[in-house]
Amino acid sequence: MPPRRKLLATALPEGDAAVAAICAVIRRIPKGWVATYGQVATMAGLPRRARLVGYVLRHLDPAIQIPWHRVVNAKGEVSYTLSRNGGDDVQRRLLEEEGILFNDGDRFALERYRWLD
DNA sequence: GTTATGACTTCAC
DNA sequence: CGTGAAGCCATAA
Repeated sequence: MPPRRKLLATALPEGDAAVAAICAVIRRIPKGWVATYGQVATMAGLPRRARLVGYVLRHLDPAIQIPWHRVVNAKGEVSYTLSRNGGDDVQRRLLEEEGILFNDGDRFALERYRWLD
């Protein structure tokens, strides 16, 4: 058995199978569509591990090209948290640029934009 | 070792 | 609709 490596390799996501699987799924989300954290986790072979997806996204190197903004929560909204320090507003703007319309409650019609494989 | 904290989800009220 | 609890699990302290 190889020694247990640290799960999150921010510089090289492919350094870890789980992180690589998550990134691979996210990269497949088409422009103008979204997927939930739980959906990404399941498609990456990690059912019930939505939190891990959020964790990976939070630690990802900003230089990595990946449509991270297409990952949203199950309520059909961008996950706003203080720790992102405005990064959530960037996510909303990117989604709007792809044609996703937000309503007054900072939400959008998830059923309409959800990516189904 | 323990406890707390999340870019989360689901189900029960 | 909202709230709370349980499940989830890597990290931080």
